[in-house]
Amino acid sequence: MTAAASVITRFAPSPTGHLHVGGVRTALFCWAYARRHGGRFILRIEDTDQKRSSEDAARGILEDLAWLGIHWDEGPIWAPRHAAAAGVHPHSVADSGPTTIGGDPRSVGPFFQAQRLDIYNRHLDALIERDLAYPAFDTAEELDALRREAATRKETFRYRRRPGYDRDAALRRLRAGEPCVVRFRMPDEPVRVTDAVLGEIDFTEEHLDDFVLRKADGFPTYHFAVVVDDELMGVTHVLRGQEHLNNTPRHVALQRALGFRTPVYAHMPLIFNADGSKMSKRDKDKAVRRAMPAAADTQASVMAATSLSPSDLATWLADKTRQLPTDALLSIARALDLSLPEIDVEDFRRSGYLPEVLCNYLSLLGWNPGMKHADGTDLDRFDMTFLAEHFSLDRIGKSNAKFDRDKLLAFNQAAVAALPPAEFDRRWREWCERYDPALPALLGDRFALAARAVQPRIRTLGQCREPIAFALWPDDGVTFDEKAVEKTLRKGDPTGLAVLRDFLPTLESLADFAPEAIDAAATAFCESRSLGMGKLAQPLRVAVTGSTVSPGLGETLGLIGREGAVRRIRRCLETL
RNA sequence: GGCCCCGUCGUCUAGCCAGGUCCAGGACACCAGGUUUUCAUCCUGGUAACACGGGUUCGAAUCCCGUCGGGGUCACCA
Repeated sequence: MTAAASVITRFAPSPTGHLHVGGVRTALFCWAYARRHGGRFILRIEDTDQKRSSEDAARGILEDLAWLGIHWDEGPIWAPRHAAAAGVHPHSVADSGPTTIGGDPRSVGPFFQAQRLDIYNRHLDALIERDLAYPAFDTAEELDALRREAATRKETFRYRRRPGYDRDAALRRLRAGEPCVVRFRMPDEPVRVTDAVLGEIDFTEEHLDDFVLRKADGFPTYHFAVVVDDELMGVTHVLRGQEHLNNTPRHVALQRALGFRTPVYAHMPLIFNADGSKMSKRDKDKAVRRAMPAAADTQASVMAATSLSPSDLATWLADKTRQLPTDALLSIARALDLSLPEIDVEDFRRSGYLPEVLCNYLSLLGWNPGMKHADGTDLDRFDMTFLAEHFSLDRIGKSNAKFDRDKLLAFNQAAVAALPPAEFDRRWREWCERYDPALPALLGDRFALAARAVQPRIRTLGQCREPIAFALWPDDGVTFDEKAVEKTLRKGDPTGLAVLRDFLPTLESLADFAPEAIDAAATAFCESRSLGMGKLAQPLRVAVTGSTVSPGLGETLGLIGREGAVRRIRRCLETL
C-alpha cells in the first residue's frame, strides 16, 4: 500500500431525486476504495441544473447515504441533530459511524456546485483569454437546423468553431452581456483514455466536438464543473458508471488545456432490471399504470386513498412520461394490493431491507472479492468492514449486470435471521417508527415476543405483520378456514375438537404463560395421551388463528395471551 | 446510423491477463428427497453455461480474426 494517503475519491450525485441503486453502488465503491487506501472520500452535490435540482433531493441523498453507512470525510455536513430538525428520526443514522458526517477540513469546499460559480468563471476566463474557449451565440433553432442537416447527410452532428469566426467581435458581445454559451475549443487530435477497468481506449478527433462549458444561465455544464472540482479537490480516482465513458475524452482534453492532472478512471458496468430494461424512477409509475383498472368507479375508489383530483389522475394516466409523488403512488398501490418495484434507496428502506445487506448485494454487481471459504464455496456475504479492507479496482468486471430481487431477498432473509434477537428487536422498532408507527402501540409489551416469532419467518421487515396478523385481531374476529376446520377439527379420532376440549383446562390452569411453559405443557399433554404433537398443535392453531399456519405453538398462544387464547378456543368450540 | 464498451448456467459470477490440474466451481432461483407440531428454517442430492465460425497451438473458456447478439453515447441533463 504505497502512497496510501494520497487517494481521494468522490461521489458526485445530482440532486434530482432519491438516490437509486446504481448510485449507491458507485458511492459504495468510491467509499471503499478510499477506505482501503487510507484516503479520503468526498461527497459533492452537482446542482448545476437549476431546473431539476432541489435542496430536498440533496437532503434526501445525504440521508440515504448516512442510512447505508456510506460516510463521507468531506462534503455537506450531516448530523443527527440536523436530521431531527429536518423531521428525520436521529436513529436513522447508523450507530456505528461518527455522529457527524462531512465537513471541509482541507478547505476545498463548498460542496454544492451552485455555490462555486466564481471558481468556474475564473478558470473559464483564463481559457477564453488563451482562446481555448470561446463564446457562441447560436440559437436553439440554429443548432437544431444544423443537426437536422447533418442527419439528412447521415452524418453525426458535431459542433466546431467556424473558420470565419470573429473572435474580437464575439468577445465584445460577451462583455456587452449578450446571452451566449461558452464552448471549449476541442483540439484536433485523438485522445487516449486509460481506464483501470477497460484498459486503453482511443477516441478519434472527428467525434469530439466543441462542447459547452458554460450555459447561457451562467452555470457551468457538468463537464466543466466536474473537471475543475476534481482538480481543486485533489481527486485522484474517478469511479463512475460506464455511461460516462464517452465523456472521458472531453474531460481529459479539458484537463490538458487547463494544465490539470488526469485522475485514474475506473468505469463500472451498468445495472439493469431483471428484464434487461433500464432501471428508472418511472418504473414505479409504470407498475401502477399497468395495474390501474379501467373502470371509472374503481379508479375513483383508488383515488380516494390519495389527495389527487380526478383531473390530476387523468393527466397522469394519459401521459406516460409523468410521475406521481411517491406518497400518491404508494397509496394507490396499497388500494390496488400491488407492491411497487424498489428503485431508490428509500424504496428498499421502506420495504425493510437491512442497509448492510443492500450494500453487500450491490457490491456483488460488477465486483467480487475473489475469495473462497475453506469448503470451497465463494465468499459472498460480507460487511462494510470487509469491503473497506478488500475492495480493489482490478476485480471490477466489464459486463453489465441485471438486478436480481430474489437474490437480494435471500441475502436479506439470511442476514435478518442471523441477527442477535435483541438487535433484531431494535431494528424492527426503528423501522416501525418510520413506516408503521401504529404497530408497536398495537403490540404493546408483546413486541419482544412478536419479534421472536417473526424473525425467522420474514425476508424483509415490511413483511413482519404477516406472520403475527392473528395477534392483532380481536378475539372474536377470527375467521376460520373451512378446509382447515374440516381437516384438523372435525376429522380424526379423537377429533381436533375433542382434543381441544380436553386440553383447555391445562391451558387455563397454567401458572406461567410464557412460550416455553406452553410448549412444555403441550408436550406433556401429548405424551400422557400418546398423541402426536400435530394432533394438538394443529387444532389449537386453527382455533386461535383460523388457519393451520402460524409461528411456534408457544409463541402463537403467548402472543394472544391466556385470556385471549381461552376465549378464542371457547368460541371455536361453541360455534363449530 | 457513427463512435465506444461488453458477451461463462435463467440471474450474479469464479476461472481468462501469466493456455493443460475445467467433460468448467460457487451463490440465488428451480426440481427431488430428508429433519421439524404448521409455516419458515435447516440438511442432502439434481437440472443448467464457455454466443457462433475460423485461426494459432500437441492442447483454447483462456491468445488472434471475423460474424452475430446485448449495452452505452451522440444536449445550453448529469
